[in-house]
This record gives sequence, structure tokens and C-alpha cells, in this order.
Amino acid sequence: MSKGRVIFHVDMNSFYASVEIAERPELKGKPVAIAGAPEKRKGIIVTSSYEARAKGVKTTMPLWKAYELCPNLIALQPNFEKYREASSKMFSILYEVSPIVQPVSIDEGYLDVTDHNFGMNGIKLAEWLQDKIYQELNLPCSIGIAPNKFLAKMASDMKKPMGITVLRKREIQQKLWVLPIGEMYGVGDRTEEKLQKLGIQTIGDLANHDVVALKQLLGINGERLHTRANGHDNRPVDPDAIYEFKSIGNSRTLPHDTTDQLEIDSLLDQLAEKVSARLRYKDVVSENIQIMIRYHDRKTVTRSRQLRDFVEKKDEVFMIAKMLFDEHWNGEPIRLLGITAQDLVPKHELSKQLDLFTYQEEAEKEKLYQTVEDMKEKYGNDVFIQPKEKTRPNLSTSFQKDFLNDFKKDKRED
DNA sequence: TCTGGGGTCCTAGGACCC
DNA sequence: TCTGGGGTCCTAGGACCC
Repeated sequence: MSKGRVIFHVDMNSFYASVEIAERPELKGKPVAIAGAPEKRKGIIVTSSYEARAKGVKTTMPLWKAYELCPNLIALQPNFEKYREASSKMFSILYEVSPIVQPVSIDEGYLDVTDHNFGMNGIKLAEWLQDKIYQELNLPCSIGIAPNKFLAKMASDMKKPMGITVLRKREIQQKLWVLPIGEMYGVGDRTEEKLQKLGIQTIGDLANHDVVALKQLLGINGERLHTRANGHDNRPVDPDAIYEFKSIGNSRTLPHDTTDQLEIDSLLDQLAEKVSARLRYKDVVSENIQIMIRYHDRKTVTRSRQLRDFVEKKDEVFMIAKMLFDEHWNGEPIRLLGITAQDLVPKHELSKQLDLFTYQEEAEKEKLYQTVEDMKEKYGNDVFIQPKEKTRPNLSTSFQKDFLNDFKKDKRED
């Protein structure tokens, strides 16, 4: 049997608010909240200090409601640039402990310290780490210590702020099973409702419930939750996970619901610009563009198109988004628009396919090579490892130009 | 004038193929 | 003469998390 692992889950406490307080000590001890533009309707609470939470202020609560509960609330505009910087400093400290770090969001991550403990036991090491983050960045965090990711995650939630919690396998019954089912990671409102209908109130109830019934109710997720509730989770801490992103999207809620074509086009244009810039920054191309339309009544639809070419340029992203929008908008007032690039492929993985396309074009033009065998001879078998079955008419030339010209003309005529 | 913006994973139906 | 079974791809929506 292999040796048990020692996993940390490090969770920054009310991160955005703490970063602001670290910078402005006069805010310490006061009810501070980070919220979107106060004059606009997107003014919702993103996070808040523990003093604000004590008054009932919660994440996603509209700002006006937070003021009702806590009249002396200090609401600050978010500064994500600043938070990203603090985040990267925090992760640098984690990497000083172990190279096996998996960031999962801007303010939390897993560490595998099984073989990276400097001869300390888990608690001593966690104390050292928590202290270092606090001394160097003036930011509080909670750390969960457990033999796997799920238990470490649950443990870090048990003592906040500045807590350190060990959750051993043998302590599950006493520390984990007593928690209400809604507090389990992976159980949201909908799942909680469904489980309660089976009479499941606590994580312990879930752990001891018939797994077949759970699978029937929740599909594969039922089985997984059951396994986790029993303390099993063999997922490794994966330091490469951050490089494997699946989609890049931008969306924005309009200042007011609109049916105005110019306003809509201008927003689509901005979103396409952002998505494209981020694709280029990450050095990937996309094979599938999705738009999201949220209507005045919050009803939300998504529409996507699988492409015959990879796209990355703003004009390409815009064109496809605009096409999808025109095809599917029902004419009702719109609250939010979004564009997401999916099916991402790193550019460096593309060269072989591109070579093949170029080659096919050449071959067609010059009629030099007529058969697959010819191609194999010239390029080797490698080019056929990932065959693209569909032939891909090139979307990026005349069609695109026509489309964009039409669009610009439409705009002028308005 | 209730509910932002960034993601991941799973499900389910229809088309299509063998 | 009335309809199997398996697989993949595409699309849309839902649940969940921070």
C-alpha cells in the first residue's frame, strides 16, 4: 500500500476586501465590501469583510440591500489588477513550500506537501506558511490539512479567518458527517433540495445512503458525492491544470435593457475584441464560438457554432457572433450579452494540421500530388495522426470580406 | 426597479454512420 | 411485411464553484 498523502488547501479569507484593508490599515475592523459600480444595477457584493458579514451582508447581494442591513458599510470598487498581483505573490509563497501547487482560483489552491515538508509535521508547516503569508502580504488565510483534496477543501472551510484545521480519515464521522448537506463542496441549492427529499440532511446521511438510489437521482454525480462523503478522493494535485483551459469568454450586463441595434453591435464588437485579445495572449485558436443572450426577464439562451476553420482575430470572432445573434435574437429587450471561444487549441499543436492544409492547397493548385500516398511519402505518417474528416472551406477570405462590408454599410445607413 | 462575470463538467436528444 | 445496437459529433441547457 502506498503512503498516505498530505494535502493542503489554502483559502484566502475575504480576499478582495483583505487586499484593500492591507493597503489601507484605517479600514481594519470596519465593515468593508467590494461591489460593482454603485450607480449601476450591476452593483452587487463581490466579497465583504467579516464585520460586514456579521451584519448579514452576503456575496451577490445587491448593494442597496447591503446598505439596508449595514448603513455604515464602506463599499469599494473592485481593482482586479491589484488582486491578481496579490494573488501571484501569494502563490509564489506556496511554491516556496512545494512545487506541486494547483491554483484553483485567484484566492485558493492545493499543495501536495507529502514529500515537501522540511521535516515538519503538517500543522507546524501550515503555521509557518500561514504566518509567512500574513507577515509578507498582510493577508489572512485558512488552511485545511487532509489526505486528499476534498477533505482538505472541507477542512479549510471549518475555521475562518486564519484557521488551520486537520481532517484525518478517522475524524470524518465526528467532524464531517455532522455538517448539513448543503455545506458539502459540490452540493448546491438544487442538489440539496433533491437530497432532502430522500431524507438526507447531513453529509453523514449521504455517506450512509444507498449508492444506487443516489446514482438514480443525480447520475454520475450521485456516485461521486457518495464517495467523497465517505472521505475518498484520489485526484492528484495537478500543477499543470492551469495550462489546460477549455474556454475563454467575456460577457457584460448593459446599463439598461436594450433593443437598439447600434448598442448591441457595439457591445458585440467590444466583446469580440476582448475575447480575441485573450486568445492571442494565451496563444490559442478556437474552433467553436458561442454567444449568450440574457433577456430582460433573465431568461438566458446560448447558441454556438462549430467552425470549419480556427479563429483568433477580432473580425472573425465578431462575424460569427453577429451571425449567431442575428439568427437567434427574438427581438425582446436584452440585459446581457456574452461571447465565448470554446474548443481551444494551442497554436503549437496546430502546425501539423496547418502543414497538411497548406499542402492540400498546393497539391490542388499545382496538381503535383494526387494521392494520399504521395502526401505520406513527403510528410510521413505523422500528418495523419489527427485526421480532420470534414473538408474545410475557407471562411476567412471573400465571405468574410463581404460580410464585414455589408455590416459596415448597415451601420452607415443607420 | 434583486441577482456580475469568470469558468468547469455533465446530460440529453438528434443526426449520422456502420 | 413497422424498425437493433453501438458509436461519435453537434447543440443547448443546467448545476456548480469562486
